[in-house]
Formats: sequence, structure tokens, C-alpha cells
Amino acid sequence: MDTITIKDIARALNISTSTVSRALRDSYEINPETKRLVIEYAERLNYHPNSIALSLKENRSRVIGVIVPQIANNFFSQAIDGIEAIAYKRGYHVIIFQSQESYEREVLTVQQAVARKADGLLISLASGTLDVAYLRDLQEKKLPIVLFDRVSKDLDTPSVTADNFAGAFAATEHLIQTGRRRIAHLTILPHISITQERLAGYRAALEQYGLRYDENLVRYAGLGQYEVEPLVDDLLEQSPDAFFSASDRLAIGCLAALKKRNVAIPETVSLIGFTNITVADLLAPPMSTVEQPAFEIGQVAVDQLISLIEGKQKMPQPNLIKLPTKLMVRASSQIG
Amino acid sequence: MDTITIKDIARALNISTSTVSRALRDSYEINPETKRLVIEYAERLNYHPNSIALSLKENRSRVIGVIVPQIANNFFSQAIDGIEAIAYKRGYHVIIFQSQESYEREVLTVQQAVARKADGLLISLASGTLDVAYLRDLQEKKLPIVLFDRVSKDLDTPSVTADNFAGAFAATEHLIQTGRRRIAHLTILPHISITQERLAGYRAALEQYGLRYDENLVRYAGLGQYEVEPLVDDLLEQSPDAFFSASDRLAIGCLAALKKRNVAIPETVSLIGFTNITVADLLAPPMSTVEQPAFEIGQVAVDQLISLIEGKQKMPQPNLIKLPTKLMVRASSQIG
DNA sequence: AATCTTCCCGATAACGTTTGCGGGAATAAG
DNA sequence: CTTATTCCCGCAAACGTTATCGGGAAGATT
Repeated sequence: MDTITIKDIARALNISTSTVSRALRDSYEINPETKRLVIEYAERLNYHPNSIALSLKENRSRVIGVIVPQIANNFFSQAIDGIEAIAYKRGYHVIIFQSQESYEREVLTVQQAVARKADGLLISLASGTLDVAYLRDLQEKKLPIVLFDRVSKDLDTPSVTADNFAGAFAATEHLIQTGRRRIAHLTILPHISITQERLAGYRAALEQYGLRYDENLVRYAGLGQYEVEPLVDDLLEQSPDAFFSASDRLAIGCLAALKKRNVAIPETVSLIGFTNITVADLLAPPMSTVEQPAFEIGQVAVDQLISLIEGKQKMPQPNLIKLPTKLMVRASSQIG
Repeated sequence: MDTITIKDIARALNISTSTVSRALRDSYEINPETKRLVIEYAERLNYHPNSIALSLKENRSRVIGVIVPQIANNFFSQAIDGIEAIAYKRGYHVIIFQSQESYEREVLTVQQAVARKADGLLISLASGTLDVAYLRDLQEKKLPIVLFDRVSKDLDTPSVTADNFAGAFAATEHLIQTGRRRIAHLTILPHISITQERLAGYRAALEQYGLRYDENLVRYAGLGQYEVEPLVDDLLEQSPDAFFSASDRLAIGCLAALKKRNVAIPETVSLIGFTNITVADLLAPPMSTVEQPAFEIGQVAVDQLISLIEGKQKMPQPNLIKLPTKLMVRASSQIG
């Protein structure tokens, strides 16, 4: 790729590079006639400033690093969609990294992003991440960071999530109001933020309706692909009349496991998932879900980050933004 | 972000930047003792070379630009997953762009990628793209380009696709072998490569089994969200006994439309889709599909591109690589 | 006529890094 | 003792761009 530079223009027009640069930036101290000449020539040769040279000079890359557990996941690909929409509009590019749910890989990819001189980081923590000290170090070096979805209280930084508490509360309340009493909760790793918030919402709804919280009805699934089925079996022994599962992956796994065991949904157990799957109403049975505004979460998160980067925000307090979820009631939780 | 540079090290150790640079690259003309000093100091301060400065100097960015119609699509997010897996291993970063199926946006994003000095481009064409002349221009300027999935014959460049012909043939053959005779084909915009290949596979299977090709059984869907239903209605008037739909989106739309009209699947019509949806067997009914090896397509495509970039390949001929598809027969195409 | 502005423009340094060239000091060879 | 080698290392240029400074020429003000 041989590209034309400001030098080429200067040589061709027999002027200095400074003049070319200034003409292209429409500086007041350049003769209009000279400007015209330069601009015409530049357009004719399809000149574009070398963004790498600019980055070096300005010590900014106009690149935002996004670290997610995995791309091939409805929620994250929708969030990334939202991120890109805003980022491009505001002159930033987005580089995506996957932690594959591993703490070690997360640290590595974050280092990569930093080495690449990303102007800021947008992170959804891997479920393997217990310690965010390495992020605190970066933050102290003035690297703008915004967390989304999987956040951590141990980091003083803006965060953007769905209102997991309210979503879980609404789901549980809905199950109770449709007559369910023994509501099992299948959730993910206990230490990550969304797990705790969703569990809290679940408990709060139980309490409000005078139901006892029974920890035998709660199971934490790890990352393994084959962990869901045994957990469902476990829970079935408690003879629940409803399943509320706390993630995309678990909701699907739960549905598959229940069908495999010929458990009638919703006759024997109701099912409701916390998921952004787009074909929920084509499933058998159509699955009730709590939908997260993934696209908007991405948009808001990147907006926060750009504000940080561009220093518009004096950071009065770390914003903890919660976006409303949406309860979608379908056949899997309706009797009759 | 204040980062440490080679200059800082030079100053601290009272040597020149050249010496530091050479010491870090383990040059033979540096005193082992000096090397040790430099390397130790660099590690202690967690020095990392500024990749932007390197890019400027070496006139390469180690960035690969990926342009896809949209990220939030199972096939593409899986393909991107494959792309990243290989790219990172080989020292490249990936910047993702979305054309949103629009030709204009595709041209813009490609320009962006070029302006960003991507070392090469990995493109899946927007369905709005009829003319690839703008890519030919870039190619003539020695920019490495590899097409995947949505390719074009008008560009002499390596391409990686699923074996769409064989996949469509297998799907159609399966429908015929299960007794279907009037097989409707719902496909996408007529001019893009995968449409033609899949249509050809469909026709070839019909012919091989002595069935007449009837263009009244074929419909082309545009991009509109609400186009599928009327087309399904259209096709139903031809009283088909099977639907073969040629894309992710259409397969889902088709299933939804048929269910809405209470058309019994597979009793009245069989249904088979060309799609990578991961929950196909949880749908009602479980949907038969032709699966594309999306992850592998991404891997192979980026491998081809990196070969081009690094000049390992003298380009004897533009490789047209086809990866096998997989027919997954489920209830939507099985009677009884 | 001397000074002051105003208008344009060029030379240069800087961002962080690598590399070709040159050169001083020590050692080896004559 | 002189010359040739070897071993280390520094200087400076280069990648493409912008910003600071400075300055020449022309016109405007005393």
C-alpha cells in the first residue's frame, strides 16, 4: 500500500510541509489561493492523513479496547453493536478482545490493549476474575476504564448494567403471582456482580410474598459445558414448581435438560430465563425471559468512556448506571 | 497514561537510545553487561515498546480489518471468533466494521479501515453491494484482501466459503428422499454469491431426481424486516410440501410465519434452513438445518490473509476455498 | 523616512523507535 | 612501535504529522 503523504503534496506544489498541513486544516494564516491549490491537489490524489503518525504525535489512538468474555453470545454481540454505533459516530474505533471467561486471558488481553495504546477500556469481567487489582493499577496510571454488565464493586469507575435486581424481582414475582411456590434459581458463579444482584432480587421477591428463601433451591453453575444437566437433576429432587435461570446459557441449557427429562413446561414447572436470545418465542415452549437492553448498555457504556477519555467529566462520583430490563411473559410460565 | 519509553531508560542508565534499543533486541554488538542492565531496568519498569511508533516506522500496523454485514448474527460472530483466534496467535489485532448490509456504508468502512492503515482486509460483502470496483482499486494498490462467505467473482482474490452448492444439494436431496415433491426455496438477494450457489445446488438436486424446476416456487427476500411473511404467503399459494430457506434470518422468519398460519410442520410442509443458530434443536419443532463451519471459515480466511500480507504466497492463483457443510436432520423435516 | 502591522510562509523540533554509519578505545598482529 | 582488528557505543536520519518560532515582504501609521 503506497499512500500519498503531505510531503508528496509539498514537493509537487513546491511549498513546505508546514504550509500544506496548515492549508489542509484551513488555517487563517494561509493564502486562500494557496489553500485552494493544496486542497484541490489533495483531493485529486485522494490524500488521507496518516492516522498512525497522528496517534504518535498526539499520544492518543482514537481506539477503544473492548474486553468481553466472548463475542459469540447474543448479549455481548448486541452490546458490541451498540458500542460501535456510538464509537464510530464520535471518531473512535473499537478493538475487541475475548477473555474466554478466563482471568489469565483477561489480564493478557488487557495488557495487549494497553500496549496497543487504546485510549480507554470497556470491560465486562470474565467469570474467572476474582481480583481486579491489575485494573486498579491501570486506573491509577490514568487509563480510563468503564465496566459493563459484569462489574465489580472493588473498582471506582463508572459502570453500566441492566437493573438485575429489578429484573430478577419481576421474574420471581411473576412466578409467584402465577401460583408458584417452590421456585428454583439456577445461576452462575457466585462472586460476580450480576449473580449477586439477581439473587438478591429473587430473595427480595420471595420475602415480599412471604415465601421462605431455601438455599437448597439455588444452584451455581460453573463454566463447563456439561454442568447444567446434573444441576437441573439436583434441583428436580427438591420438587420445584418453577425454574428461574440467571443467564443466557443457563436458560437454554435448562430448557434442554427439562425437555430431555420430559418435565412438562409449564404444567409441572414454569421456566423463565434471563437472556437476550432473539428466538425465545419460537422455542418449544416459547420461553419467558427477562430481556436486558444489551444494545443500550453498550451505547451508554461507551458514551461514559468517551466522556472520561475526553475529560469532559470531572468524575464527581463514579456513576453506577442501571438500565431497566423487560419481562417478556411467554408460554413457559403461563398455565392454561 | 504516562508510559515509559526507551528514552527514559537511556537517561536513567546514562547511555544512548540506540544502545537501549539494541540491547532490548539482543543485538550482538552490545556488551552483555550493558544488555543485562538495560533488560533488568526495562522489566522493572514494565517497559513495552510503543506499537504506534513501530507501526509508523515499519509502515505496517499489525491490524486486520474485518468488514461484515453485522456482528449480532450467529454466523458472523462465530466467524469473527475464528478470525480472532488465529489473528492473535500470529500477532495481529482485529478491528471489526459493520456494513449493515449497505453498499454505501461498506465503502465508508473500507475507507476507514484503509485510513487506519490496516495491513489487510477480510470482507463479507453487504447484500447491497453490486459493484466491487472500489475493492479492485485497493487491490491494485497492493492492499491484501480476502473475501469470505459473501464473495464476488469479480475480484481476483482468495475467497473462503462454505460449500453452498453441496449444502443446498444435500438439503434438497434430503427433502426429496423423504417424499417431498414441491419444494419451495426462499432465498436472499439474487446477485450475491451464496444465493446463486445455493440455488444451483437446489436445482441440481431437483434435476438429479427428475423433478422440474419451477420458478414459482422460488422467492427472493430483501433486507426488510417484514418481507418474509408475505413471501411465505405467496409461496403457500403454490401449495408446496416443503420449504428450504437459504439464510439464518429467513429460516427463523419462515418458521415463525408458518407457525403463525398454523401450517403443520412437518406434516403439511417440511422445513429446513441454512443457518448456524445454536438452539435449532430447541425450537418447535426442532429445525433441520444446513450448518456452515463458521468458526473454521474465519480461521481459514484470516490464515489466507496473513499469508498474503506476509508475502509468503506468491499468489499462483486466487484460492477459492470451500469448506464442507453439515446437514442436521431434525423433526421439522421428518414425518412420523 | 522610519517604524509598526499584517500577511504568508518556512525551518525546526517533537512524538518513539530502529538502523546505517562512523568512531574511540582496547586488543591483536605485524 | 606502528598498524590492523575487534568490540562497543553514539549520532543522526527516517517514518508522517503538527506546533512553535521566526522572518521577509508588503502595506499602514507616525
